Parts: sequence; C-alpha cells; structure tokens
Amino acid sequence: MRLSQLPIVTLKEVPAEAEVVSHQLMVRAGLIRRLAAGQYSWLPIGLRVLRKVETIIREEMDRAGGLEVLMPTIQPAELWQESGRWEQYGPELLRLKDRHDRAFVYGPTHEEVITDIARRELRTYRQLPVNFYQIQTKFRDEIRPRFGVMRGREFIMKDAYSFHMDEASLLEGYRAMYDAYTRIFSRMQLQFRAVQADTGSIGGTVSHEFHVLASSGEDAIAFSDASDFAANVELAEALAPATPRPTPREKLERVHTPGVKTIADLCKFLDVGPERTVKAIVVEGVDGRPVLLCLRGDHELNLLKASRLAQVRKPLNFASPAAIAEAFGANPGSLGPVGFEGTVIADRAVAALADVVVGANQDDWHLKGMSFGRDCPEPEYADLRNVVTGDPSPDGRGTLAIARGIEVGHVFQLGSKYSEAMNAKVVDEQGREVTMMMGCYGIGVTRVVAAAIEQNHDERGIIWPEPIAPFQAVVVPINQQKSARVREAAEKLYQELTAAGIETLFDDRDARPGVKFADAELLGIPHRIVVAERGLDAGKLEYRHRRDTESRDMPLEGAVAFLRSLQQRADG
RNA sequence: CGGGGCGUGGCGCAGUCUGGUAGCGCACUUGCAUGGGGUGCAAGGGGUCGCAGGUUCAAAUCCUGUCGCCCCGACCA
Repeated sequence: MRLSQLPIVTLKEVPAEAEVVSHQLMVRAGLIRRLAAGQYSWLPIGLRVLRKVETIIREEMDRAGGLEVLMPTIQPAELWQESGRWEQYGPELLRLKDRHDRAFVYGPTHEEVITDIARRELRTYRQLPVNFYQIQTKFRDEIRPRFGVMRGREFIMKDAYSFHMDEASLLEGYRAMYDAYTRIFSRMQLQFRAVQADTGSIGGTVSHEFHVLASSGEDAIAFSDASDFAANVELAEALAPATPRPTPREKLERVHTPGVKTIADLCKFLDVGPERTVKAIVVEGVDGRPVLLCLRGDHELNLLKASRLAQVRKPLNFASPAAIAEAFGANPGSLGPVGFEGTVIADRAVAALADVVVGANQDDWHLKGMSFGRDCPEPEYADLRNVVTGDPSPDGRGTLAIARGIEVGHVFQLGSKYSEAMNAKVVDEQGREVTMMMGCYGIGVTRVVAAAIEQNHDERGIIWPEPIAPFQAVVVPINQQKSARVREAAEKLYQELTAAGIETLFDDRDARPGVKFADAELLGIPHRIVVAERGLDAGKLEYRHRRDTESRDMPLEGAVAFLRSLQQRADG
C-alpha cells in the first residue's frame, strides 16, 4: 500500500475520549474512528489487523474440525422466549420491532439460533459430534461502553457451538477447543493464560477464560508458581490457614477512636498491622435481616463467593445504612461481631486470629484484644476473600501469584441448558431420543486487537506481533523528492517485497524523514527499511526492527532473503 | 442506573466565575526556504460556542429544560 494514497491522518495529540493506551493509539494511528458510544468504524489499516486476527482464528477453528456458518444478527424474539432468556437477559439485550410490530433482538450471542438449527438439521447420533462457528458482529447494550473497542457495544465475535451425544464427547470437544484457543493466541504471539472461570449468565458448568496478560487488564488472575493451576481471582479458592488459632493473650479492651473509619485509619491510629484487625461488611440476608461478614483487615471481600452463601439474599446486596444503624447501633467504620445478635460469617483466615482489633458497635469506638469464641460466639467460617499473592495454591502445589489480564476468549461446557429448553434431540443407537449436550466457545475478535496493543506498545506507539501486523514491512525513502536514485531504489524495493508476498507499506509521501519515522513507529510495523542517498553508493539499505534501538545495514540486493531470514529466526 | 466531569473550526484546548459579539496550538491551503527524527518564515480558508427556551440594550458567558459524550461502581468477548 502506498501511503501517499491513504487519506487517513495520524494524530500527534491524544484524543480526549481515550483513556487507555490501546484506545489512544488506535485512534492516533488512524485504525479506528468513533461513530457513537461503543461503536467504532474500522479504517483501512485497522481493518487489515482485524482480518489477520480473523484469519488465524478461522484457520485454527477449521483445523480443529469446526464448520463455519453465518447466522443473522437480528433474531426473532420467539427463540429467546423459548430459552427463557427474553426475561433473563435484561436491558443489555437490544430489542427491536419490525414494521409489522413483530419483536426481534439484535443478537448478543447465538445459542438460541444455533440450537434451532441443530434441532432441525440433526436427527441421529451419527451426525454427532459437530462444531459450528461463525465470525460475526454482535451487539450488547452495555451499561457503560468504554476503552474503545475493548468494551464496545457493537463488536465482532467468533462464536462456536458444539453438539454431543454425551458428557464424554462434550469433554472431548471442549478439550479440542481449549487446544485450538491455545494455538490461536500462541500464533498471534501474545502472552496469555487460560484460567478457570465463573460461568456467569451464559450458564453451564465448567468454563475457562483466556486472558491476554497486560497490566491494564480489567481482571485479576491467580496462578501457581509450581503447577498449572490458574483461575480468575473471583473463583480461586483461598484455603483455610494451616496454623491453628493461638491462645488469646490480651484481654478485651475498649479504645476511643474518634474519626477513625477505615482500616487504614485504624492501623495508623493504634499502630497495628492490618492483619491484626477484622473488618466488618454487612449484606442483606435471605430473610432480609443483616448478615455480618468478617474479613481480615488486609483482605478483600470476594463478591462472587459472598453471593453464594446460603444465608445471603440473591443477588448480593449491601445492607442500607439505615438497616445497619438499626441492627448494630453504630455506623460503618465502627462495626464488629461483639454483641451483634444476627448471623455472623467469617472468612477462614479470621479463624486463625486471636487478639484482634474490631469495631465496638458504637461510633468512634473499637475493641482491642478481641478473640472469637471467647468474646463473642464462634461464627461460621467460609471462604469469603480474594486470594492474594503468596497464598498457597488451591491444588496444594506452590504459591499463588496475581497478574492482570484482558479476557479475550471463553470456553464453556453448557450441558443441556439450551438443548433441553428448546427440545433439541437426536436418536441414539437404540433409537431412543436423547437431548444433546452442548459446549460454546467465544473469542472477542475486536478485543484481541486492543489487547494485543495493551500488551505490545511503547511511548512511540504500537509494536505489532508480526502475525497480526497490518504490514510486515515499511519502506521509507529519505529525500525522494530530491533524489531520483532514492525514488527508483525505493520503488523497486517496494515492488520486490510485494511480489515476494511480503505485505509492505510504502511511505512515498513527500514528507520529511522525522514525520515518516514517527508514523512508522506509531503504526508499529515490525520491519522498517530506509532507502537513502548515503547508503546507495555502498549498495546498502538501513534495517531496523520496531523493537530495535539502532539501525543496521542490509544489502540493497536480496532484501527479500534478508527479511525472510529474520522472520524465520523469529518463528524459531 | 447512582456518583463526578465535559460539550467552543477536523483534533487538543483557553475564554464562562466578573455578559460587550471568539482566540491559541496541531491539522489543512498557497508561496519561499529547508531536507536523516513530527522543519522554518509568510499569507490564507474554516466556528449555528451541543440544542431549545428565557433574562438583558447586549449571552460562549447568567437562568431553565433537553440531548450527547467521558470518568468511577455492579456485567461481559
């Protein structure tokens, strides 16, 4: 592609709308432009990246036996009513009416449509297992779209659905997808991790998320340093401490703590470590009465774990200030278990503590030297907290580290949730009707592009992994308008590379070198070749990889072979 | 939806508090110079100040309403 013929301009300034680097760089480099909240147009160079990502996904899906289909984006409401999700899905589901006043949805996902296809097309076990996939635009009316294409309302997803006779076959299909995803993200040269995950609203039992590791990621993931255990922090179990509770030594003492509201305040005021304090969080119980959750001061409540407690009302709700004041006689910041009559559930880590500091259930007062079992009834213990770095791995091997990740893929074993609701059956060898088992597997195609940038950039711009770069090479002639030799040599080089199948961007603009270098770096093209008067006499060009800090010579003749050898080295 | 903030040439912003009829940088156009890291000088084009209503001799500025967007929380590829 000749840059002189691309009418898109790059931006020197960071657009105000963009908060995260990937969004900033995508707008600055002219990859995308915003149309409305959470909706982006993909401009020529951005689209090239998107296509690269799609191609890799398609190749690996095909290799894993997937069959590509394409389903409509607009789906009839009846299917959603049949599955029950018309009621369940909520406002994120964009509902539409046509001119005859018939109800439709803009598909946020396609379980219903594919199950409808399956129940019509599949009749016998001989047709199973099967895996259908598509790469297509989805719409989810997110409460708050943000971070550019990272969390858009309209986005492109690869969604796949597998159908099976039984659990064993489902497991096999699931494993195949898991492996395919591993190959996909490996081929894109992204650092990623597959982690155990919550199944959320899609439903089902077993699931794994694929996260691209990036410090800006929205999810925290925990993984063991000694085994292959990895899980989303919301799901990772915090084991009970191995050490029993020491014998209480201090006696219970009331201390005046004026103005102390937070654990940080408390620790500073009393000069104790946060691990010697217990914090109180009050949620609504099943009976509507407050339930007190106790955690070590330096630990964080895990909302998912809390919401799964039998005593807690679903969905999880924090108790109102009024309800707290009534039940405790004090306000948040001074709450504790001593004297509280209702249900108390404490995190397992709390069970190993004695002589702690807790709220006194009187504003501006705390209790020192408090021990459960002595100063108040022994509470029920449960796993309530997020794991932290250094916790033992739940599988018993090694300790956990925490990393941040961007969820780019998710694989689920759905079981029979949709096939049962929608009566999708086949006959088995005995001629009996059997409800099919299903799996579903998604990749956020547009999000992968943003995640790749989050993981691979520097202060000058994007650094594309070569397999998804919009171009592999960029040719930069210096002073071409003054030098016919440079012009001719650059043109010839461009033709040569292109003919050899190396996707090349030719910066043939009448611009100064600084502008061209800056744009090449902003765009993140892996291989840069500079053509200038100074090297031509010696039969040389200048080569520089986007990650290099200095240029080096390369031969004027045989540029293709030169690049190929570099690419091979990178692959190996 | 709750909380915070912002809408002024294509982009980034100042001007708003204290009303007097719109300015800066980038980008764009033309010319000259320059020519290895977003070059310099000069000239130029481009704005219903989000929209509607109100107050006033006079509104980007004050008031009311409305729309849009961004950021922080619960969801998800």
